Amino acid sequence: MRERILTEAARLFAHRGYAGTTVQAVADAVGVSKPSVIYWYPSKRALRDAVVDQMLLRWRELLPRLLEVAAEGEDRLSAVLREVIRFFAEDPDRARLLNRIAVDEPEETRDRLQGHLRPWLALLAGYIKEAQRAGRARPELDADAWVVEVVILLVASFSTLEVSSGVLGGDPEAARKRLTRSLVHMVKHSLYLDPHPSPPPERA
Amino acid sequence: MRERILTEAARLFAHRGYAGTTVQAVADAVGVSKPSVIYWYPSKRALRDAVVDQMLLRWRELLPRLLEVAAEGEDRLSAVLREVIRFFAEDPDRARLLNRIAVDEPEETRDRLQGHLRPWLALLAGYIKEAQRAGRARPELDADAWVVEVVILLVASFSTLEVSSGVLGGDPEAARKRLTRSLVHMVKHSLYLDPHPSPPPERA
DNA sequence: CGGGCTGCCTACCAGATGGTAGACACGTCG
DNA sequence: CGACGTGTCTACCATCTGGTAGGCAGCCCG
Repeated sequence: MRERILTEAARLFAHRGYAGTTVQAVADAVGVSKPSVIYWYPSKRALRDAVVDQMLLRWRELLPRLLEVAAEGEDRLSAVLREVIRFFAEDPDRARLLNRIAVDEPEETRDRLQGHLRPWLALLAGYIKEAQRAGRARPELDADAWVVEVVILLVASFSTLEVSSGVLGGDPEAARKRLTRSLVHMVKHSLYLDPHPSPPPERA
Repeated sequence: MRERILTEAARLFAHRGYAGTTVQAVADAVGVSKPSVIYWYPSKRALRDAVVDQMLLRWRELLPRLLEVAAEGEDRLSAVLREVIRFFAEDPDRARLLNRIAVDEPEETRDRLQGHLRPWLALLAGYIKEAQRAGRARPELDADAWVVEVVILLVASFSTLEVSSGVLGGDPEAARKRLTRSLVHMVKHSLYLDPHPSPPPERA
């Protein structure tokens, strides 16, 4: 029950925001009465915190896999990027939630993300600097700032998928693919020097 | 008075969202009573619509200048990018508002943005395709999808400036500059082929 | 002067909101 | 069986919400 409430609350908070979601709405979504929700989570705020915690927990669960893929091949950054894209694509509500807490409560988000993201930013930035020394990555790149911008792009892309694919037009599924491909394109080509053009040319 | 209400409402909606902002809060911010707000804007929803309209109007005002800078030099896209960045940097609440309406009301936003953005996306995509034919832009680039991703990146970057500059650490003002520079870096290097590296190399 | 319009106010309202109290059903265990 | 803990419910509450009614000051214009 706790879990079902958490799931529905996550969906609602992601789509309508914290202030835009009533406890009653969560209860209805679960098919239960309002006091039952409050029985499991003593307040709306506590429920929100649990939702955010769960999302960050899912993120933490991803980290070992990231370390794994980062350890293997030559193209560490691409592998990491693929996994992170999978993380958000698998459930875009994660991106929506992140986007929402970032704009709703910037200070809390800043502090929490520093804890959750800092080591990872440092690690990735390290890879980048290494690639820069090896002459594979663009030398003038500000590694730390670039990683932050990439995270922003990822979160924002997936949290506005409906809108952007709609604006792009055509079949929504196809539009999503084009957008994701462009996202990857932006990330890779802003990071690597040209000698490594792996993606096959496609009609624009 | 109408204007003062609109200004404060824009600020509050941008920072706390529509559902998270009460009419009373707007009234307090202006230093006036709640019914006075409702006198000028018959409902909260009407106020929101006016705020959004005003933001899109500001955007429309920017367009002639964009056409102007796009008409002149060789590097049209960079000039346009610079102006759009200025637009959001000058008042990040515009980006915040855009971000919010995109996640709060995706369908409305999709429709409105199609009206407001479509011609511009087409124009920019046209420039890009031209640059692709001239061999300056990456040939495999999906011009339309790329432009959409760039818009997403711009809006998201400026709507989460506090968080991202905080995560990056150091002097906030300096962090902002680094982020903006990285943003420009991402856009340019994902668009243009390398033979045209105009920006001076900087330490990363 | 005096009527009316404008723009702001206080007082108020119905409904929704987060949250509480307490009853009740049900399974468990002595 | 009967006490008890658990989890859900209905009924309720104080507060807040968007919005309305109506009064009133000031200004314009005859």
